[in-house]
Amino acid sequence: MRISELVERSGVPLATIKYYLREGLLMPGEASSATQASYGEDHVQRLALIRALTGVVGLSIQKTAEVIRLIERPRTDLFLTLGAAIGTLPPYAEDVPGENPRDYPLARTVLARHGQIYDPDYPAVGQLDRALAAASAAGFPIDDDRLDHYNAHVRAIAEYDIAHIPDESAQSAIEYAVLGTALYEPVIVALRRLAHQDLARHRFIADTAGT
Amino acid sequence: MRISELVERSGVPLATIKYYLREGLLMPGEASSATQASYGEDHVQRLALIRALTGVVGLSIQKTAEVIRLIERPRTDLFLTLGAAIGTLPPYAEDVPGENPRDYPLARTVLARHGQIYDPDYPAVGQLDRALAAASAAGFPIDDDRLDHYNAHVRAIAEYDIAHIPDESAQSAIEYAVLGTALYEPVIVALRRLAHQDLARHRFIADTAGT
DNA sequence: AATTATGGATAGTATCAGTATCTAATACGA
DNA sequence: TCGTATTAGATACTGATACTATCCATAATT
Repeated sequence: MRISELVERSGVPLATIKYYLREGLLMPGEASSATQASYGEDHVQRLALIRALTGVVGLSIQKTAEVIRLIERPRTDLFLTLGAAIGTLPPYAEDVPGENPRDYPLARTVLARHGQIYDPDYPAVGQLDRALAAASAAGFPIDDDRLDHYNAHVRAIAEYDIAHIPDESAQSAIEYAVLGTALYEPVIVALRRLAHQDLARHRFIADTAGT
Repeated sequence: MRISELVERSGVPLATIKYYLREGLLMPGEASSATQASYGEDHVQRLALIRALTGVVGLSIQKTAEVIRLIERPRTDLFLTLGAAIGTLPPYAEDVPGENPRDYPLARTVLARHGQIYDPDYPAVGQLDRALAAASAAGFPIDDDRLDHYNAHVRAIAEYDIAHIPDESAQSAIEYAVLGTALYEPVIVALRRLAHQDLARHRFIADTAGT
């Protein structure tokens, strides 16, 4: 299809598609002349992915480009690729210069409790540490009991995720692992918010009825 | 304490504190003269909250101001306040003008399956719908089985949250509900990412050993 | 032949989250 | 009490980000 059709199909403005092409998020179409190139379904889907990653997941264009690069040219194995992908997701570490031998005491304690290995090179370790520290500093520390509950259920979710990694090809496994981690997060978060509202509604109604 | 001490204690630059004051995120100190005001522990904690909400949760200054307004002057009840708070959290709805009678078919189906009521006025309903639509469009649709698994565990987490709402005062209940929803999300997400890496590591090692 | 569409390059814009500067008033130490 | 430092409050400036618009030369379409 021509680019005008790609604009229609994807709903993304022409100027923005050109911008994504410049930034390397979208692969070029197959050029048939100096002023014509043809695009396919893969371009439509890539644009949907870009919009999902920037819009719903909230990644910047730069981070989105990193994720796309990872699924196009993955690391040697799924584990490393997944680690690199997680490193692109917020909340980001702000590398304080001169404070390199970073340690994440809050995360370390939690991981020890749950029998998971502690490796400060996992990006998610720093992310967990920062999330715990922020909640504490804001006056809402998370105690061990709550963390145990959270982790038990989150682990069950993660086990489902990992158990359903497709095994047709390494490529599709990596895409699923990387994008499933990122794209399903907003779903999980939305489900929790909905459950909160549902439960709060019941409690509110009970309170009202009791008054 | 004077503002210079607040700068030290909080780690937030002076110019930034003044900015937060201007934007109404931070309450003014108690003025003792035209050029002096005194600040307390509540100011230190408020700054930590602002940094947590903007930095770790990823809210904009505007949205952070909305959340703070909600816990300072809540709606009539917890349920409404919680709903309003959830409305400030990403991913945001982009109000397409002239398309007001919004409906969220994906979310409606899911909620029906799980026996929760469908009300398009819950912000999280639109958020769920958008998250599901984005995953689908990007080529990673979520089937019912997965949603059932996710929802079962997420609901267990939410039940724990709601069961632990403090009942000393309506004020503290509202603060806990609003900020617990927002501040604990990054923790849950980080735990899932860690579990993914942990499980992928095992699987990778198994693969390597088997080869 | 005239109009329209495209690729590629470049420049411009809006928003956001601070940062910096300035002034007048005040605090505080010597 | 003099002189330096600090502060509140107002206003202006900055850098990054994510587009958006314009231009041109070429080529496709009618």
